[in-house]
Amino acid sequence: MAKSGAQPLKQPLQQRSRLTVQAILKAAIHIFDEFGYAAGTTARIASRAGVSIGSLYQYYPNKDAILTALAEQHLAEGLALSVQLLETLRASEQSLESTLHDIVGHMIRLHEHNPGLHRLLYEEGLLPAALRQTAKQAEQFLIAEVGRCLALRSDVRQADRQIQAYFVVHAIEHFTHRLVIDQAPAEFLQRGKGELVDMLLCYLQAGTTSRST
Amino acid sequence: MAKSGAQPLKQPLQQRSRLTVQAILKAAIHIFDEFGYAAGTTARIASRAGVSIGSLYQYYPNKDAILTALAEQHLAEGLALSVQLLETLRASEQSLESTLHDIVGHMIRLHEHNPGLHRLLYEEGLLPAALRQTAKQAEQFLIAEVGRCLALRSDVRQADRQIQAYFVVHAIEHFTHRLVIDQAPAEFLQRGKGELVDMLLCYLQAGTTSRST
DNA sequence: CTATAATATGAATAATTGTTCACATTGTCT
DNA sequence: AGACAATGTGAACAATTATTCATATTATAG
Repeated sequence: MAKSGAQPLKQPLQQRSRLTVQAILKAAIHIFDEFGYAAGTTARIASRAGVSIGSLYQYYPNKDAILTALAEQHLAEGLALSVQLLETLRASEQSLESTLHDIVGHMIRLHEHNPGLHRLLYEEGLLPAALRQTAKQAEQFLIAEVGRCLALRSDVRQADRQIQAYFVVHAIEHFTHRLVIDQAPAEFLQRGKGELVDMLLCYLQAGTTSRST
Repeated sequence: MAKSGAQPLKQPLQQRSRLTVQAILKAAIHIFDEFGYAAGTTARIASRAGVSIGSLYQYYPNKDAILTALAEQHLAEGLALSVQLLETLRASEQSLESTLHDIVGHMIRLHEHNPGLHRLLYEEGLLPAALRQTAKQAEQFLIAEVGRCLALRSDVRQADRQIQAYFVVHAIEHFTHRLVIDQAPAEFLQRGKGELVDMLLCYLQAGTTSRST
């Protein structure tokens, strides 16, 4: 893994080729989502996209580059969403509970399409080191920001902001993924959503408990 | 993926061959841990085990079977540990806090060796469907039992036991993995351990919060 | 000690799949 | 229309790696 060239080799200039690239990416999403990375062959992707295998290699130097492109796309979306959600967390107008509800709702919406692909991107060690590092930096930035937001709110208990934010971010990330991946009935998903909010509320608002080491 | 035959083809009868099988499994643990599944080739495994590739195929019909054997082994260990820990949760002699500390500590210990392999087993979709189902059943059993234990304890707030146990089990599973995988400095791991316990305590003991849907 | 079964070997084979490239088609510009 | 560039094609190629099997070695039994 982790070869190189994340960007399309040849820049598509005409409308025709732009459609081809789009079709390839869209097909790749579905193929990787359904078959995973190893079994999601370039032949299958090209076939589903309705283009020849040669066309695929005209725009992506290798299979990795396709996954990388998808990862970059998802990372950008995630980051944009995070920035937006940070705003709602920073502003203390809404109650913490309803803010958390919003956040959890948005995160679930982000992942409920193509959960298989997202599992790939997050969990399997497939991304090139550079991108993994970028993602990690983005996460650290997010955690730091969340920590700052929490510090500002009067309805959040005093605590070590760094670790508090680490737990909040990871709990949201994990359980939203989990609830989507588990493919539980919609009713369970609803309850799980509420329970996640409750858990976070407890964690953020409860009086500080003892700490033995 | 998900071919068949999880068990060694030929039963090793002599001491010699039993050692060979052991060596293969032990090598496979390290190789998969270090290289992942795709790059963890049978040749590498055999080489590290100090046996020929032919010997490997004498006891395992294919590569999948080796991973499956490791997964079964880990599943059994995990189940045994879970049963043991359920006892400490059921008995109300210890405080909830110190019980959770024990549980978290044991879970971390279970995963701190070969975290790469465990990530494979849990996260990548590599296991045959049958084994995945077994694992899921084991998890559901565990959740049900945890729910029962929580219901018995007077120091745990009233709630929907099913979903409460779901969150507890997954939170423990996820964060212990996370803390190990993130390879954070030992000091962060220590703090994270304590924080996880605190979070669970908040969640299990806080007065019921509102529930909007 | 010999015969027979168990085990070990690793070069050869089979299968899969990523990738290339010589050629065909389509678009654009004058 | 003609010319040149952009794009599309897919059979052929290359590389990797799982798997087999004929043969050699080692253990056990009679």
